[in-house]
Amino acid sequence: MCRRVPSAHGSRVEGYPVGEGRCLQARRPSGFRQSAVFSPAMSSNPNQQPYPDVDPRPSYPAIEREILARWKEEKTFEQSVANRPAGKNGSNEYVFYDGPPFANGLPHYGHFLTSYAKDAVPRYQTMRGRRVERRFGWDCHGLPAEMASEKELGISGRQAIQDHGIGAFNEHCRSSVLKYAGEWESYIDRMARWVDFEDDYKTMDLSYMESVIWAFKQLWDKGLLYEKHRVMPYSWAAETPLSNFETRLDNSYRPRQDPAVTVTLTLVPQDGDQGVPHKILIWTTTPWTLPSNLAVAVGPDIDYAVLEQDGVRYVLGAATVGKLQKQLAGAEEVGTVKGRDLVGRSYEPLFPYFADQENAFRVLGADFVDTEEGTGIVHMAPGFGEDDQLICEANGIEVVVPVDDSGRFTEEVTDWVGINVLEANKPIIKHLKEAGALVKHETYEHNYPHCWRTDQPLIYKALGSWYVRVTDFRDRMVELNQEIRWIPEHVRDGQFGKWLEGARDWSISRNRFWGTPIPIWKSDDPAYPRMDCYGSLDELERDFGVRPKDLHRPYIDELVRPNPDDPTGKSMMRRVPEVLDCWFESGSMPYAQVHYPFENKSWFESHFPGDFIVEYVAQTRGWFYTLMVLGTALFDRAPFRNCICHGILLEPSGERKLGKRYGNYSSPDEVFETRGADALRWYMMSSPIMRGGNLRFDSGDTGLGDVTRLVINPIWNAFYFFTLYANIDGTRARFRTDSEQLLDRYILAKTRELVETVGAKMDAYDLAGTCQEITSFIDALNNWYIRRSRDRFWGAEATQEKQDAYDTLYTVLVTLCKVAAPMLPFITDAVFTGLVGEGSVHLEDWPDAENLPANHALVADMDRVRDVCSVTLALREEHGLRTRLPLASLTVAGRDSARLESLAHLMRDEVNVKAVELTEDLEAHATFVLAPDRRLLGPKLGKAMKAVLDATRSGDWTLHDDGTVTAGGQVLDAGEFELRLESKEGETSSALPGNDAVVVLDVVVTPELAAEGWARDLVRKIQQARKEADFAVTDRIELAVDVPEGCVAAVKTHEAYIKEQVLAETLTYGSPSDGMFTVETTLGEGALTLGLRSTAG
RNA sequence: GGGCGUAUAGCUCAGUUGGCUAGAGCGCCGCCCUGAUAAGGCGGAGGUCCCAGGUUCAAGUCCUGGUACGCCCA
Repeated sequence: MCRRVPSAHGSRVEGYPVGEGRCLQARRPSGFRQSAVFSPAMSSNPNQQPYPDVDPRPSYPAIEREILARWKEEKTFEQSVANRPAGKNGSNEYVFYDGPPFANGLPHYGHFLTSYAKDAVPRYQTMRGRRVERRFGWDCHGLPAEMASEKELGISGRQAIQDHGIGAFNEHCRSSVLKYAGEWESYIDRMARWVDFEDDYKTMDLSYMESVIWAFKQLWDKGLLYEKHRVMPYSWAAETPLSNFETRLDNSYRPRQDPAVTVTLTLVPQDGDQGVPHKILIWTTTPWTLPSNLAVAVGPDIDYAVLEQDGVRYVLGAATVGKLQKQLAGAEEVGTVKGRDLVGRSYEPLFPYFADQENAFRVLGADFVDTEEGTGIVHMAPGFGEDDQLICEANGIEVVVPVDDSGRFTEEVTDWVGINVLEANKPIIKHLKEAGALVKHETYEHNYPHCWRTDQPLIYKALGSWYVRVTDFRDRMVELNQEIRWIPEHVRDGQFGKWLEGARDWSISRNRFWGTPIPIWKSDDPAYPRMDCYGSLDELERDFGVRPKDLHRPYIDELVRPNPDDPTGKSMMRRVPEVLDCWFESGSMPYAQVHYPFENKSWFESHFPGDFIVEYVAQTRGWFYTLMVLGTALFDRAPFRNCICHGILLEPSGERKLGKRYGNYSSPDEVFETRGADALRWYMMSSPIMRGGNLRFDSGDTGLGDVTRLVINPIWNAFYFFTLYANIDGTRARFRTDSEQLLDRYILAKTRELVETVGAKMDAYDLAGTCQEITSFIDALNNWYIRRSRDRFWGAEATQEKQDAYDTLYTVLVTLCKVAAPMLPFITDAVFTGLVGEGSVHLEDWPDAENLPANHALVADMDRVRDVCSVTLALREEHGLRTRLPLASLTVAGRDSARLESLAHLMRDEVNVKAVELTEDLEAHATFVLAPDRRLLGPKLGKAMKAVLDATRSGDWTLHDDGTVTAGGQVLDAGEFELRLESKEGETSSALPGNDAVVVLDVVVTPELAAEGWARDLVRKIQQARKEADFAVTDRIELAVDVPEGCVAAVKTHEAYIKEQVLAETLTYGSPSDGMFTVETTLGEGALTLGLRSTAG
C-alpha cells in the first residue's frame, strides 16, 4: 500500500492547524471548536473552510446540551409534527398512546427505558411522513396518591380522613400528586424524548373524568355492571379494605397466635344412621366467624372415618383421626365414608342468628378441601372467606356479614353485639364449651397479615363492590387479541392470551376518596328502591339542577334529590360512596384524553384503535388488560394495533429489580452527564430487554462505555475523518449516488441495504434488530470502506476520483444519520447538521432506498474478499509471517472465483502480496469432503444413517460418474449431499467459510521480499517515533538511522521509499546528532537507533 | 398453593420444521496492523447447553418429572 499522507499534504496545506489544534480542541466543551452546530453552511464564503472543525475526542454530554438548546430555540419538535399533514380526516396520523405514570415519585431507569421506546418509534414514523401527536399523560388518582397524602398530613385511616374533611384531603392529593412533574419533565427533556407537556392529559381533569363516567354509563346501559359482596382483606382499625398491594408490604405478614378450635355439628338424622346421632367435626382459627357459619365443605374423594363413642358417631377425615386421639379415646371405628356421600346432608345450626337462611347448613363438596390441617371438614362463613363465599354462592347460599366497619358484631349477633370480633373469640369459645360443642381448644401460631398502618391484624370480610361483567365478553377479547401484533410474539397467546382466557369479573369500586366517583345514585329507603346512573355533566345538571364544576368528592356527594319513585316524598337519591379503580381510568385513556364523546367525536372514531403502545410486560395484567376490557366492552375493538412489552431492569447481581425502595441504582444525572443520553438510549434499545427479556443494569459498568466506544465513537470518527480532509482540501461534498468507483459502489449498495433492512425492522417494531443492522453497517463503513479508501482522500490533486470519494462518504454519512436518528437522536443530529450545515435530521424524510444503487452481487463479493483476507491473515499468523513482510502470491481456488478479479487489488493491499491468482482448478489445491444432507437423508434412511455418517467421517465413500455417491452401503443421489473443500495437506492453504473455495499462500521469502519487509518495518518505527516526538503530520524531518548490520543493504535499497514515507529531507546513517529526538528500539533481532529533527522550525 | 416465563462461554445473549465439531458481541491472553479512530485484523483460553429420566439413526431443540430464579395470582 502506498502511504502518501504526509507528503501529499505537506507541500500545500501549510497554515491549516491539523495537528497543532488538538490539545486546544480537547478542552472545548463540545464537539465543535466554534459553535458551528448553530451556524448555517459556510460554503458561500470561499475563504472559509466548508465544514466546522470537529473535535476528535468530544464530550458527548456537551454536544447533547447544545443540541437540546437548538431544538428548543428552533422548536424542532413542534416543527417535526407540524410539517406532517394530518391528512383528510386525520388519515395520515399515527396514533401513539402514552401510558400515564404516577408523578408522585421521581422517574428512574425503568421509566427511561419505556420512554426511549416511546420516543424512537414516533420519531421513525414521523420520518416516514406520518403526523404523530405525542401528548404526555399523568395518572393522578388512586391509592398511592392517597397513601402519600395521609403520610404528609400525618393522618391515618378512613375515619381520620373524614375528620380531616374529604374536601381538604382531596385538595391535598390534587396538589401533591404532580409534585415531581417538573423533575419528570426535565428528565424526559434531557433524554431527548419528544412529547408535548403543554397539551398533556390528567386523569383528574374534569373533561377526563366526564369521559370516564360516560364509559361507566355505557357499561351500565349494556348491562355489564353489577354490585356484589366480595371478601377482601380489611383493616378494622383503619376502617378500610386494603388492596393486595398493601397486604404485601414489608412486615405485613408475621407470626401471630390464634385460638384453634375443633367443634361438633349435629347432622340432621337420616335413613341409614341406624338411629344413632351423627356429629361432624370442624376446625377453625377464627372462632368469631362461627356465628356466621352457613355451611361446611368436604372433599368428595377424601375418606372420612366414622367413630362411635358413648353412643354418638363422629365423622372426620380418616387421615386426621390421630390429631384427636385424646378426645376420641376409646372410640371405635365403625366404618368409612367418601366425602361425596356426605354431600347434601343437613346439620343443626350452631347459633340461632341465621337459622332461617335459605339453602344453608348443609354439607357441600369442594375440591380445595384437604386433610393437612383441621379435620378435613371445613367451616364455611361466606362473609369472611373467599373460598367460602365462592362455594356458598355456587350452592345458593347468600352472604351474611354481621360485623360493622370497625370490626364489631352488629345487632344480628345478639349475644356479642358491639364487641370487637377478635375479643369475642374468648366468650364464643366459652359458650361453645358450655353448649358441649367444643371438642378441642388449642393455640395455633401462624403467619398472619397485619395492617401496615395500625399494626392490627387484618380480618377478611365481604364488602359491597361494583363489578364489570368481563366474563360476558371474555371470548370476544380472546378473538380481538389475535388482531394485535405483540413484541415479543409469544405474549399474544402466552402471558396475555392466557390471562384473557381466565379473565374474571373486574372489581372496579374502591371505598376511597381520591378518584372518579362511581356515578350511581341510590334510594336511601329500600322500600322504594331505585338506582340512577349518570354519564355526563348534562345528565347531572338535568336531574340535580346544577352543573358540577368538579366531579370529585365531596362536591359530587352533595348532589341529592328526592326519589321520584317514592310517593311519600321522603326517600332521597344519594350517590353510592365508592370511587372507581384508577385502572378503570387509565384504561379509558384512548377516549378520555380527548374528552370523547363530548368533543373530538369523529376524530376519535377514526383514530381508534391506536397504532402503538409500549410498557413493561407486567402491564398485561394492568394497563394492556384494562384497555382491552374497555375497548372490547365499549367499541368491540382491540384498543391498539402494536404493542411492545419490554422486560424489567435488574440490579447488577440480577437478584432484584431496580427499585426506589431498594436504592440499588445511581442518579440518572450522572449517566447523562458522563456517558450521555444517547449512550443510555442505545444501550437499552439494543438489548434483549426490548424483546421481553430482562436486563442487568449497572450504570457504572462497561456496557454503557462500550456503546460510546463501539457505536458512537465510530460514527463520530467517520464524521471527523470526512471533515478533516474536506476542510484541508476546501472541498464541499454533495449528495450523489452515481460514483463509478468500486468501493463507492460497494458502500452505496450497502447503504441501500441498510435503509431497507432498518426500515423493515422498524416496521416490525424490532428495535434491538435495528441496532444490530446499524452496528454491522458502521463496521463495514469504518473498517472497510474508509480504511480501504483512505489514499483517495490523501491524493494531492483534485481529481474526479477524489471528489467521488468525498461525495460518496458524505452521502453515506447523511443517510446513516437519518437511519440511526430514532436510536441516536443527539449524535446523528450533530453530525447531520455538521455535514449539511442547517436543519435537523429529525425534520428529514426517511431515505428512499430506490435513490441508492442496488448491487447485491458486489456486496456479496466484497464480503467474500473480506473472508479471503481473514483466512490469509490467519495463515500468516500460523506461519509467523508478519503482515509488513510482502509475499509473492495468493491463490484463491474456487468456483466463480474469477468474479473477484476486480477486487484483487484490495486483497493485494490488505494482505500485502505481490499478486493474487484466481483459479477454478480445485483439484490442484483442494480435496473434497462428503457432507450428506442430514435433514433430507435422516428420515429416509433411519437406522442406516449411522453407517453413512461413519463412512463420511472416515472418508470411505465413492463418487460416481452419474453424480451419485456410495457411502456406508447406501447410494446418495445428487442433491442429498454436498461436496465441500478442504485444503490439501502440505500446502499453506485454508478453506473459506462455506467450504466452497480454498486460499493458498506462497510462503517463500526471497531476499528481495525480506528487504522490502525490513524497509517497511523501519518506516513503521520512524512513524511511531514521529508521533512520540509530537511532530505535526506535515512536518519535514532530518533523519538519522543506526540499523542492524543485516538490514543495512535493505534500507539502502529502499532509501527513497523510506524518505518519502516519513517526510525525511535527509537520511544519514549512524548515531543521531545532538539535539535530535532519539529513540532506541529494535529492528528484527537487532538494535535500532533513530534520530529525528523537525525542519519546521 | 396455582398460572406464566426463564435457565447455553467470565458477562449479555443467538441457536429455524430435532441434523455437521453449539455460535456472536464484549471481557481476558498472545500475535499482527495502525498518522481519522477510545478503533481494526488473526489466533487462543473459556461450555457437564440447570438436573434426572424418556422418544429418536440423531436432542441445546421434543416429552415426563425435578431444581433454581423472575413475574402474576391466591
